[in-house]
Parts: sequence; C-alpha cells; structure tokens
Amino acid sequence: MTADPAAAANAQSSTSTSSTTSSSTPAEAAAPKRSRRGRPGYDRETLINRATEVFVSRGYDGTSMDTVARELGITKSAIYHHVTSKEELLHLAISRGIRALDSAVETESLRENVSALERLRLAVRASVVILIEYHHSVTLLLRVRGNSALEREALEARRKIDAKVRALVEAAIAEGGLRSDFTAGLITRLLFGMVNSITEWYRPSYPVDPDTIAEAVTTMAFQGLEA
Amino acid sequence: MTADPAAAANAQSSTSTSSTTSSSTPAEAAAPKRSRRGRPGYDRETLINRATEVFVSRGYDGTSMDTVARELGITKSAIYHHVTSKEELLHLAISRGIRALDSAVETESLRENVSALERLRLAVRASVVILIEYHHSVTLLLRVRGNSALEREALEARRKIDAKVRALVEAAIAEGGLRSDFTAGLITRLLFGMVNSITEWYRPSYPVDPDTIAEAVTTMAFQGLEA
DNA sequence: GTCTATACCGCGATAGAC
DNA sequence: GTCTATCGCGGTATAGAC
Repeated sequence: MTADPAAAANAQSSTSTSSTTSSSTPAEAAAPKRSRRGRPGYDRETLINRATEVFVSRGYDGTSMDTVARELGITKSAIYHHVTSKEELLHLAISRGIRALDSAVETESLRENVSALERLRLAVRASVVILIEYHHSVTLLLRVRGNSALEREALEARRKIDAKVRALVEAAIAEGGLRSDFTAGLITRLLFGMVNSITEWYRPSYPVDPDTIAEAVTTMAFQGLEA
Repeated sequence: MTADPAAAANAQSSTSTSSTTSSSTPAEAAAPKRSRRGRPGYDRETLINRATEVFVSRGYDGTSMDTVARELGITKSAIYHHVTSKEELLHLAISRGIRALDSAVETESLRENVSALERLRLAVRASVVILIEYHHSVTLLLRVRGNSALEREALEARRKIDAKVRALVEAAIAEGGLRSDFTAGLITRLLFGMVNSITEWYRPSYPVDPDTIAEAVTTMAFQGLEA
C-alpha cells in the first residue's frame, strides 16, 4: 500500500538482523521480558510476535492497527514508537519464516552421499519442523496474496524455495526412487500442499507431538495410508 | 512451503472487456449473457462470479467494492443495484462451495455395500472434482477467518463436513483398511490438507486434467509416492 | 442498470504532552 | 513508552437523476 518496505526493513536491522537476538525462546513465543524500570511497555520483539499472532487470527487485511493495539493493551500510537508502518510489521512477521524455510530446504537438498529420495524426505521433515516452530510466521507467509510490493517479494521468495524442492523431486524420479507416472510439478505441489496445510490446524496444545506429525506426513506421502 | 504462489497472485484478467467470450464451465465461469436491450449491464449471476474471482485474487478484506466495480467496468454504486452489501456478496460466493462439498461428501459416505476405505476414496475423489469445478467459491471458503457472524457460520459448515470425513476415516481404520498407527484426526487433516491445497495452484489452464489430479491425490494418499 | 454526488466512518499515520 | 487529539484518505453505503 504505502511504499518502500525495503528501506523500512534496513532501517530497523539493528535489533532484528540475524540469530544474535537475546535469550532462549526457540522461535516464536510471546516472551514478556519486562526488564526496564519505568512504565511496563513492550520491547520490539514481543510486539512483533503478538502482532503476528493477531494477523494470523484475523488475516492481515482484516486486522487494524487499533486491533493490534487493543490486543497489547496499548494504543495504536504506541505501536508507531516501535515500527514505522503496518507493512513493516508484516515484513518483520513473515521474514523469519522465509529465512528458516529457505535455509532448511537448502541444507537438506545439498547433503552429500545421500539419494535424492532421502534428501527429499529430509527436506519434508525439516519443513514440517520449521513450520511448527515458526508457526505464525509461516502461516502468515502462506496467506500472502501479492497486494503490495512487499507481498510480491514474499511470493517470489516462496517460488525460489519451491524450485529447490521441485529439483529434488525431479532428481528422485530420475533416480527411480519416486513413481514416474505423475509430473514432478504435480507431486511437489501435492506433497507440500499437505505439509503446508499443517499451519491451518496446528496449535502448541495439539495432542500429537511435532515429531509424530512429521513422521505421519512422510509416511503417508511416501508409503501411503493403506494398511 | 510453497506451491507456486507467484502464478496464483494477482491473476487479474487483462481487461474488463472480456465480455462475450467463454460460456461452458458448468459451475462457475463468468457467463456473459447480455440479453436486454438498453445499457449493457450485468445480471446478478455474472456479477457474483466476477466478484468471487476478485475476492480470491486479492483476498476478501483486501478487495474494495471499488476494485470489484473497476473489474466489471462499472461504478460501485451499480453493484448495490444487485446486492445489498459486500458481505452478501461474500455469502453468495461461498455458499455454492459449501453446498456442493457437503452434498458430495454426504453422498459418497452413505454408499451401501462398499467398504469404508472405498467410500473414503470416493469422497476424496469427489472433493477434488468439486474443488476444481467450484474452484473460486471453495478457495474463498477455505480462507475465511471467522471475522463476522457470516464467516463463523461458514467455519461451522466446514466443521460439519470435516466430521463426516473423519467418521469415514475412523470406520476405515476399524475395518483394517487404513493403517492404525496415526489418529483418525491427524489422517483426516493431512488427507484433506492435501486435497484443499489444490485451490492454491489450480487454474483451468493447468496442463494436467482434473481426473489425473484426482487420480494423483488418491494414489499418493493411499499407495504412497515411492516407486 | 448505471451514473454522479455525497454522507459517514474507520483506517493508517503524525504531533506533541507527560 | 505511552498517551490524547487530529489529519486526510479511502472504505461502505445511499439518494436521486438519466
């Protein structure tokens, strides 16, 4: 909508660049961490996490800055102390998921001395795990429609990741590890359609642990559901 | 991660002059049918179909009535001649998909003299076909977040359909037709997660025909991808 | 059936006090 | 770091002419 999301992103890199961020929380999680002395207030990290959750719950376009503010118990003006625009909030929210997903797929697809089928299996597993660890961020990413320059960049990032997976599928078919009666494109889409659908229902309270989910996905995809 | 988001994004049809072109598709399709004498104008049916497409392309909340109007080549006021509100447009758009999906699953799950596994397979196939035939309507339905009473009703309708499928999965497990090492809930979610993901990338121009897609889905889900 | 014009309000964003 | 107050745009929806 507005403009120049890239500039906005750079301007803020001091706190959010890479992995050097504080403490222990693995990926997401609304860590309160009130450390300062004066007013309660929020640190940027917490604000981003909470905003991401609200965006996921109501949709980005369906969420006003006032909704985010109420969720945090502050006013919308206070949010602008931490970020310069709503779009920057979206950028911060989805870029974590993009980075995590991309590096995981990259890592697994480049493993040496392993068949393409096995690398694909590893990529699927890794994706499931990341999708759960960065649940809100990835969910938001998967819902982007391309309505702004920022959103189109996100779609482009997704396309690049998709291409890596597809190459893996193609290699696995060529090796004879995967059935060849369907195209690599169709297999890739259905396979990751299943993986990505996890975002729609997964909750930290879900009674099945992440490893079992990853196991179910790979088993179902590669061996099938029949007894 | 992905399934070709870029292609899906902003699929805006080049112009709004595409009037008297197509006409065949049974369920959706912007049937032109200019019959009256005076001004060109649109009938309600066409308006709903076109609006549904725009909602899918940019998201419901991300689409203004003015956007829909421009897509049709008329002004927003003209739209209010056909519908009373934007929300009614949403209702009309998604209810077709709900009805079609519900009756298909209902029909297949009640078939007699057929194993639960086979009924499940038929329900999956039927869902894929309907999802393609009512593509835009179902896509919109699957994206509803529950931000209004209408949206919550849609979510409730989805829940009811899900319950029918899950009962089928449970019966298939009990019969020994499906593997029992994962819960029926998890299997249902992954299975229909894969089915529903088709909405994200399917286009009438997709080089694989609907039957082959349905075949790929059932094969992958029940027999697995390995060669 | 569509138009222009307009009422009315919610949204993103800013200014300046505390 | 958050507040109140406010600006201005763009949103849904309506009135009434053609």
